[in-house]
Amino acid sequence: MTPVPPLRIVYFGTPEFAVPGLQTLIASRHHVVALVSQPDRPRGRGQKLQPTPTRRAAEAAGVPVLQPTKVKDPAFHAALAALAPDLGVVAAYGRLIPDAVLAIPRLGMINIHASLLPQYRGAAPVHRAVIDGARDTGVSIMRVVTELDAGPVFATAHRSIGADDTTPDVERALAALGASLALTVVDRLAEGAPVPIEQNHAAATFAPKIERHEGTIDWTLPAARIHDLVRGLQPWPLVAVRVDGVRCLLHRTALTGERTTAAPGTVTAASNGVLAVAAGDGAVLRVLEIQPEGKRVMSARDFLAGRALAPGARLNAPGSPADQE
RNA sequence: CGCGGGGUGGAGCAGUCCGGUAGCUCGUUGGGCUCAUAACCCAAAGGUCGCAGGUUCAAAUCCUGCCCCCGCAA
Repeated sequence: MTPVPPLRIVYFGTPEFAVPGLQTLIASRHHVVALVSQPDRPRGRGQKLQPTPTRRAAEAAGVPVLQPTKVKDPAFHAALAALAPDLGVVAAYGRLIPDAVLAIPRLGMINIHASLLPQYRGAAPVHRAVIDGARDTGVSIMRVVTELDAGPVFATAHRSIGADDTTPDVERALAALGASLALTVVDRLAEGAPVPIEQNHAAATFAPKIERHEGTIDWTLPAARIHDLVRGLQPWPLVAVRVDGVRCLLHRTALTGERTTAAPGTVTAASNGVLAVAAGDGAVLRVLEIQPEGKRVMSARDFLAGRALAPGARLNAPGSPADQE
């Protein structure tokens, strides 16, 4: 029998989500000839320059790394072409890939996308799915075409979203799922020419990137919506609230069966480790983990110790008129 | 040198400006009460006050340097 030759792959990806796919392909019989990542960016406090997660993984495996400032740079295209890649694999690269680059690999490029296309095309599919309270999501492996996330699909895999799952929880699971699914698609591409299925474009929905202001809390929303926001806006920007004038980030909340007639944003319990707040629909939302500005994440119990917070207190959105300086 | 907050028994905080016995809310341990309890009462243990140096009769507190954590901004 004639062994199917391994493919020369260039991998486009930047954040943590792209790491499992990269590592899976590196460990496979195929050859990852280069990683293309966004440039290192200053991250965290003090603006320290940090290597991107994929770059770290690539270097650990001895895979060359390209970090073009401009994806349209002809010098970058030349460098890519010189690698004579058979296939490009994209996972959360962070930039639209121009046609000139798509044309370089012999077999074109495929993408690992964290949703069940055509739903949630775009930058923040997992965040949007969790914020929307979706119960089911998945990953899609599709061909990269000019239009964003609109290429025909080779394969999908489902993953449920638990009632308390956060975006990073789901993202981790999907990254792992997507990695193995991508490998099977790569193998099929190596063996022949699998026929992908065209998306139903009329049913497409979009998942725009998350913006900071989305973390501003609105206590008049139903408790379930706030809970979904707290789960979804992780690990950034998180839902923020002002307690006694101190900006605090809500890291984990829980829905309760309790009802209250208190006005939205009113503390209904603040003792024995229980911090509960009235939401807009009369349901009570419990705060399990909270982080005051300048402090670590702490449990509601710890938060309440050493702080005079009693039922009846009102929690405001940061910068709300009630407590602006 | 981007802006800002912080490091005090196991946890969360006060005390620092105006040096002079280390305090609060919890937790832990023992005892009590109770049909019972995460409730209540009594008692106890537990701290190099981030590190190093300096000033002082005396430093958690003032001065200098360093380490670490966090929010914002990117």
